[in-house]
Amino acid sequence: MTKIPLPDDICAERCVHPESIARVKQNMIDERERLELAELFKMLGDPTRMRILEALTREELCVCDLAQLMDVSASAVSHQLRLLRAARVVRFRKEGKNVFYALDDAHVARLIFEALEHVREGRK
Amino acid sequence: MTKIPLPDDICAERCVHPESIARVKQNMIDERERLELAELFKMLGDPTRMRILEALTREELCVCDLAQLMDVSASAVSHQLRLLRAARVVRFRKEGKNVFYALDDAHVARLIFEALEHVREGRK
DNA sequence: ATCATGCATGAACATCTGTTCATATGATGA
DNA sequence: TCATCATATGAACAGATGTTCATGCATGAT
Repeated sequence: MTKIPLPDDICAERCVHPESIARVKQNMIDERERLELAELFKMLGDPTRMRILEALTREELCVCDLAQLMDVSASAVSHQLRLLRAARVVRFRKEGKNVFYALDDAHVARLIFEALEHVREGRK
Repeated sequence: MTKIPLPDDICAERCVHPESIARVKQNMIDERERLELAELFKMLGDPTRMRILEALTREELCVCDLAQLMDVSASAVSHQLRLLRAARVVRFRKEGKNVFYALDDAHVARLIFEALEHVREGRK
């Protein structure tokens, strides 16, 4: 609401609510963490990966299972799992020729459920 | 573990854990909801948008404030807000020449906090 | 009415993303 | 050892994505 005089060279740009800006600016998390946050969400933001993760909320599965369950190539699944691994969204366990994947921790499952609630509430 | 005979034409492909696949398949959410889920997460999966949303967890802000706070063009912010609006991640309120944006509901804020916890726990 | 301001939008562009195909690795069993 | 299977990885390609620049469209002040 307040109009800024803007004569001082402190604030070169016109700004509409400088108090709000100052308040928010103080509480911003650091760049590094924000990038990790965005990266995490980006990994959840693809339909193929979401199918994988949704399946993994149920139980541990190997690449082969996932590929068949989703009716896509094992290669495609493996590529996506590599990304999910790198972002620490899933973890894996080798057993013989198989590699079993699972969600990294409870946070990931909770993220999915929380988001699902949001989506479902929106349908009104 | 179980090896499949695979002679019957029921299961043309080789599958490693058919019981798991069957179990998981039954509980899959429908395609439509999954796409919405992925879309929601995708919106959170960009650093610029994450900055916007993080700021909005603190308080309602107008486009102009956001642009200055983040040191990017108002146009860029507006484009992103359009996406966030379309995905019902934020809502807006007009007041004179200003348009104030806020997180759509508590779910969105909770998603961000939950993800932040995951990210922070990972640093060990 | 005219002008400046806050915001929205369209086009254009470079970059990033996800898939496919081909090939490689590593473990198992004959 | 050799063949086979589960998975991983690299290259290459089409399509998606985010920014910038230019422009349009309201609102409010003069």
